[in-house]
Amino acid sequence: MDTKAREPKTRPVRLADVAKAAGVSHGTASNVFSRPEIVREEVRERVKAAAEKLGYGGPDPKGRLLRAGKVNAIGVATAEPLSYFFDDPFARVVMSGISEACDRTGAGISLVSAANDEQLAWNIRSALVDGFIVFCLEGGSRLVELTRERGLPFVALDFGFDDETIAALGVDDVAGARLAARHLAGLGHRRFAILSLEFEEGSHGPVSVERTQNALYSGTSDRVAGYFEAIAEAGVDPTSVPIYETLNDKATTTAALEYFFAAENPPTAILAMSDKVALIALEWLAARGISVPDEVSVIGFDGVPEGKLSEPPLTTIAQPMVEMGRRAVENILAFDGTIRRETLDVELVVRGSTAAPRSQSLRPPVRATSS
Amino acid sequence: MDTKAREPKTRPVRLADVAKAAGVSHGTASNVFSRPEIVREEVRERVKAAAEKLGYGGPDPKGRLLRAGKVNAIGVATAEPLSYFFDDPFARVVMSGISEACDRTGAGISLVSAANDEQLAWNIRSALVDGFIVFCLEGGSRLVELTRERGLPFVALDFGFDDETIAALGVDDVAGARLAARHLAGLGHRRFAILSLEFEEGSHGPVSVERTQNALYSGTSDRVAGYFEAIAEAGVDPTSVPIYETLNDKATTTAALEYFFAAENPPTAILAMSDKVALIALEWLAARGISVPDEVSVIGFDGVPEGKLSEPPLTTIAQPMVEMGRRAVENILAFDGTIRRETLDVELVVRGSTAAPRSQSLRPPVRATSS
DNA sequence: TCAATGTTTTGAATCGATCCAAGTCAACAT
DNA sequence: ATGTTGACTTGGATCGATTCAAAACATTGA
Repeated sequence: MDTKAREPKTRPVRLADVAKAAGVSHGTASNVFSRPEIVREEVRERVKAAAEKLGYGGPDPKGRLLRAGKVNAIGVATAEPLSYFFDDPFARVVMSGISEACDRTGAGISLVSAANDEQLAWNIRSALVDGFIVFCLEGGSRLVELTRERGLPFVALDFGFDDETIAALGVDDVAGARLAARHLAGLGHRRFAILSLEFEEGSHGPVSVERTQNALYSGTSDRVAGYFEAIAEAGVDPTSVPIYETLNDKATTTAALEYFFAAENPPTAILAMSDKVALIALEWLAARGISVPDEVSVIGFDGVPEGKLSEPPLTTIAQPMVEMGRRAVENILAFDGTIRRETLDVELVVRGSTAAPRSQSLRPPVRATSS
Repeated sequence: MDTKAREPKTRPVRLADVAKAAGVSHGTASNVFSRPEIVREEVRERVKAAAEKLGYGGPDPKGRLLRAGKVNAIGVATAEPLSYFFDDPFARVVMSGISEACDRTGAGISLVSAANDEQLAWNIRSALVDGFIVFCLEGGSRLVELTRERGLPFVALDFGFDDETIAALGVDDVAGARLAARHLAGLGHRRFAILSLEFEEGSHGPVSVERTQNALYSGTSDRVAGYFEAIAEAGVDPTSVPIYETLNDKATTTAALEYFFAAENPPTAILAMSDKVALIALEWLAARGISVPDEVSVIGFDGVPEGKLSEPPLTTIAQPMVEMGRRAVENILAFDGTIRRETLDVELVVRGSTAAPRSQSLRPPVRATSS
């Protein structure tokens, strides 16, 4: 239980010590470790022996770093707690993509986050990385600002900022939302409800149409716009569609559903802006004995793996999460001073949570109306 | 698409440049950023203004690092690809614990891994961290060796090495396995089969009792020992229990099950050394139409979250994964030169995959035999 | 034997900060 | 006018390596 408790304090064996012990200059000693082939064998062995004897474990990266300038690691930052990276389904899949790209290029990953704001600032400022990938959720703008100050290449993931000077990587939210609503409309639905994400930091509850125009993150506004477009196409007045702002959590989503289903004409189709919210909705509906997709259809947004396992499996708009991670890494490693804003395509994944509304099968089809 | 493409090459604004521009020494400039309170306000403002003008984003951590010596990040290493941290259930839960502890202390996390062996060595050697937590799976001994060479504090997680000079954090495998087998024996089972992990790197197939004695990782041997102990207690000859070495994957586990169930007296109780293997077994049994727990009971080892969701939910020996992660971080941050080897307690979690064997309910109970 | 050539090794400069002992300066007391 | 004190500032040393031009040495050919 107490091995090697020698060496009163630190273990300050430097390359210089080894060099002295071996009777060579530090230049040569350095070469022994980083470019052994240019050192004469005899000398090489002598230095290695000296290193061995002194217990020198190879060049300290701290020193090398300063000289080389490159850390060979990319930072992934978020304002959520660190465990977000391992718990959140969306983050996990994106991280897989990031991992893959880093593995391929031999770069490491540094996770940066913090409990409080001050810590965050410090952590971002002092992270030893060559660039940042920023997960923009709540507090995103502050995080981006902090990151930008570092002056390192970085890309903001997922949520859109309109600022053109920020490199970003996201999906076409308008197109994705349109796809979702069209799918439902195509099945014959006419009574929609929207489970939205935040328009303002921390706010929740029913939302007026006006407020949807400029959300904190443009992605949220864009999704509303996409939904509306397709809803209008289907001949329904978008302003009649109830929208409820959730915090992407259980409590506010439950409140939203209670709000929707307390109405006179409850929706037959629910458009959720995240799979998480959609899955909560599925649970709530099951608990209420409302059958999905027979009585109500639900479509999510994101395409997290959990959606495959739900009962029924969730129809959703899948973001190319792995691809996003991969691209983000590539953008950073290949950064050339150019700000890139890439938009990736989303895909409609039809699973079991959407179907034609029951009314359809009871009454005669009303196809004609839908033009 | 092409903002700020100025500045032909790098952006080498150093603290010294700011100092010069502001007409103060670099010492003072440094103080402005790290201990602003000791600098006269007028000077402070002047320096800040100069920094602003030059586009200096605060002290570069690279420089600070070398001086300070502390990186304020702990490394988590594995020989698996990086995505292991985000995909593997066991790793993910442990990482949650690590995250929590790091969040609390403000430390960052650096993930270290690599596709090939050479890369791994390089990555471990050059990771900028204050210490390592090592996930010892395959190639564990090599990984530990590499890590040890760095001369930084580290703790090996999960799989036991007998080497007392290595700090390790694990569970009492003997006790856990005993608990598992006793549970099954207590339910009345007498025909067991063991789904084992590797005894040697990469080997698989039926295993003789002798070979179980000294596995690559002592944890594997210990689990066999624990199983045997409880099996013997139940009056069954342990040497008659079939053991099949799997690679903790689907192919070899399936082979194992086919082997077990091709026997004349197939087992009624399966002892799996990992939940992963146990879950694969559950699937295989369901596909074969063998009812769990009516015809066969299955018990896992680990306690991954997925076990709760399987059909039926998996009875298992739960390791305190979150606690392991937390402790590992604490051990590293509080490292004082003492090698600690901690053993945490496991817990039997009874869920739906184990029950009394069917023979019990058909024939008269044979309790008397069990002494 | 000398020049030319090729191979190793040396040692100073550098990377970007922090630390600290010594120095400056103004204000106040004697 | 001188001494004391306290508040800032300064500049050199340091952290641990890498790099590179120049020096040292070895080898070869004439």
